[in-house]
Amino acid sequence: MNKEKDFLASYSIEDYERPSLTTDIACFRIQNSSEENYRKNPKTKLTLLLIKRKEHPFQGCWALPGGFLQPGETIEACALREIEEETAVKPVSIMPVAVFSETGRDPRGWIISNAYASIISDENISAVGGDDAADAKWFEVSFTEENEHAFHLKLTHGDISLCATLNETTTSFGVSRFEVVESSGFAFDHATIIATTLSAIRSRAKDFEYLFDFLPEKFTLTALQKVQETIMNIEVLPANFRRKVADYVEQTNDYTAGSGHRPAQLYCKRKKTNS
Amino acid sequence: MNKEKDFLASYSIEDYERPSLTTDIACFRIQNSSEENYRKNPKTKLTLLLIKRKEHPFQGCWALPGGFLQPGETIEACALREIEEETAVKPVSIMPVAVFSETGRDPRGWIISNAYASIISDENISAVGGDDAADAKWFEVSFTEENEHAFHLKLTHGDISLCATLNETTTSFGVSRFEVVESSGFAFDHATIIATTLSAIRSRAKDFEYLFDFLPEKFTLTALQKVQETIMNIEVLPANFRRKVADYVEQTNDYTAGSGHRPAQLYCKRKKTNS
DNA sequence: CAAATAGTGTCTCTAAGACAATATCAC
DNA sequence: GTGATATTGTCTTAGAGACACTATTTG
Repeated sequence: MNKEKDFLASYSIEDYERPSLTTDIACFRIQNSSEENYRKNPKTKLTLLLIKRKEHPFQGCWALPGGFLQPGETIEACALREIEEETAVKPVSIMPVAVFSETGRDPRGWIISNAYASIISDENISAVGGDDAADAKWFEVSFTEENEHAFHLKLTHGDISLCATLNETTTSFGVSRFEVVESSGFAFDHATIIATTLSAIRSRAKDFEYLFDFLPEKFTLTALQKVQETIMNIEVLPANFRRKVADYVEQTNDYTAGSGHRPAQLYCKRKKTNS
Repeated sequence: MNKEKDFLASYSIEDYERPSLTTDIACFRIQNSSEENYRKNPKTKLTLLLIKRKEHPFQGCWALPGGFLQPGETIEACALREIEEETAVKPVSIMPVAVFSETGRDPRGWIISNAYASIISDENISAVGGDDAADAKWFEVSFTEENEHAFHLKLTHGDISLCATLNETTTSFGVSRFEVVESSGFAFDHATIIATTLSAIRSRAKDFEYLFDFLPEKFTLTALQKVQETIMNIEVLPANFRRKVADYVEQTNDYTAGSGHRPAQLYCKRKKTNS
């Protein structure tokens, strides 16, 4: 037993080259557009939180919030800390997407990024802070397959527009990987990371379990439906959607009010799946 | 533009503390048991490849193959290199599962592990090398839910038996995380990593796309079915299984032979999903 | 009442499960 | 022929999609 102690005492981790580790968080938001008619439910659009880089490298470019892992914290804690520090947004939960470790992806050196995705809805963003950070903006997301394996990513916020053309290289285990054909305005390989996270959340938003992780505790079934529709870019009939989620949710005694139409009952995630 | 160059020239990555990065690979095998009756198809069992540690720490304990990331290689390349170096097994593909970054998980210091899972079937293992590595052994896997969130992991190879009791702490996005209640014989936190990879492959083996990634190019539908059944620990009727996979596979002109019963047609993965 | 969304009922069609029946090989 | 698996066909049932209909609120 002492031999192991001796070994550890003489072991020097500095003898080996080590990379730096960062997290990058693609935080998507189901954003309500303001509606002209007071009694209509707002239209929703998918937006992504980016920050304008104040420092080199890629000064002035737009990047995903994120930063270096600090000693004593887990990767997940680092991701949550960084997004809150940089944007004042506090996601309910984050989903691991992929690790980006290609050499040359960061001009500063050997830096490996753990990419996470998150989705928050307008219902809870007001409670946790919104556009407080000076250079953090929500960009409207458009990500479409132009033709076989060729995708176009467009992020817009007012006059600012970021574009990228990407090729889908591999799809393994539900997550596609991309390579940039051309891009403008993105820092590092963040166009690739954004495309990958979009692919990941789209392939997983079919599963209700995943959707709940991004919603506040109580929600209307219509809100839940909008989240899925906005992410997947599809439309489903409310009657069928309700039937499908019925086993995953539980009624609460609360209702919405003052919406100019029939109030909606609030639901919460069912604790145990009834078998 | 020169300002960025200047910045990079003065930037020293050594100013920040960095972790060491490793990969650990849980390589599962659909192993054919030898069958008494020559014309019966072999029974299959799920086994996991472990190596006995020759060095400190955890000398003599059983560990997942894996090792340190080297400069210039991606995490995936590192995982593939390590498993081949240590066990002479060459998986067709590997699936990222999770990153383990809890402090104290490795007594040598700040070491973060990227866990990967792979599945290979006996049909192609003979072609790529088997039990060549001296201390690499295939352990029969038993992983069962004893009661609510309490799991028991048992790995056996002949007289050797490794056990662990684990609690399921969180399930986010289809992958459960576990904490060890008690364990014996495992190096590091590898009992946790093994439980997590098992949970991940089980939740994903429902999707045929994922299964193909682990099979040789040509396979019988029965072999494909056995893979799913062995991983998921279920049984399905051949007739129904065939109908379900029909859209995912293409016939080839090859057949099995010499099996003591009707030959089976070989299939390959369909290149494009027909819509 | 009108406009809007919330929520229910029911019809159809497709996919999944159960099971019977046929095909083909090695001995 | 016998014993084994491969492969196909069909009946039944559960679930997804379409759509009509009722309920409830605010102005």
